[in-house]
Amino acid sequence: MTAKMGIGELARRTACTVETVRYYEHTGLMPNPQRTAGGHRVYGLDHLKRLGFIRRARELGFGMDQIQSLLSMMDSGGLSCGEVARKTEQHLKDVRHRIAVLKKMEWTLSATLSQCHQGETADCPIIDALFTPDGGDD
Amino acid sequence: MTAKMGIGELARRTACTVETVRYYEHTGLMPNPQRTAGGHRVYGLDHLKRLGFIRRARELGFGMDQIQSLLSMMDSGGLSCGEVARKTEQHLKDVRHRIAVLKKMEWTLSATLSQCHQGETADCPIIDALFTPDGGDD
DNA sequence: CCTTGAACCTATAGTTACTTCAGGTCTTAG
DNA sequence: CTAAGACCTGAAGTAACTATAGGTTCAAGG
Repeated sequence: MTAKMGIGELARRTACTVETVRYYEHTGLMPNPQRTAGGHRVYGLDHLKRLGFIRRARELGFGMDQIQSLLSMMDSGGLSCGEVARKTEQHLKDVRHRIAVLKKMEWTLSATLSQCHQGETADCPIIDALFTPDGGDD
Repeated sequence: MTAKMGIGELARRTACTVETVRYYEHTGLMPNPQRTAGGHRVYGLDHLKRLGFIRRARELGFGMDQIQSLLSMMDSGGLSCGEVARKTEQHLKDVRHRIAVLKKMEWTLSATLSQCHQGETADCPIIDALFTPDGGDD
């Protein structure tokens, strides 16, 4: 059966570590599970789904606070699609901003690299670039 | 004159906070500066240049350990341009990888959003997507 | 029943690159 | 001389985990 499982199996089936599962419990993202007489955690399919949700949201770059608020909405039953969409839109904006910053980095790094003869001299255009304030007219 | 300054001016001229300057000193990126009789830090132009280097490298996404190794090379005088170029290339690869991951996020987020009618129903395609394992044929 | 080894437990510290805080000291202009 | 503002130290907090130490439980085999 796939109904009841320990933390190890849960972790394997969601591709995360047992430490991460315990961490999510600690932070409140995951509920306190049942325990065996000896204190081992016991999980069911609902936990599997919830953890799957968390992992996929994390992969999409949602922060734990954002995930927490999505989960709270779902837990309270008062789930409005519009609200979820607004959070997603905001997150998409963040992601796009991060892409823009990284692209600027990429451009600068590759432009600098292309100027480099990679010799053994001390005259390095990369170092020069890092030592030179941009613009110069501030 | 611009020759001697306190930590506040140094921070202002490198667009970072005084706390960050002290932090860099703590971690060894910045050297221990001279002090006034009362214990206040005193900086010169060399510090200004070094901190400028650090900040620009950070803006390009270099980690503090990478910056540390660039600075050590420079400090020891044995600066080989080829080595700097290799570090930069490696870093550029990291940056490109991060861009690729974020672009995939962006694509998924915007595709999901476009399916959303943003109504007040409980039937939300975003939530559905997050609850559904990808592929399905794992 | 007993042993053994894997899986599990808790609690704490470490990671990155800082920021924030508490509670005091120094400097300088008036 | 005083008061504001810049500065000082050391410790704790942030995000999202990871790692470590040292002990307990579980399940299978003998």
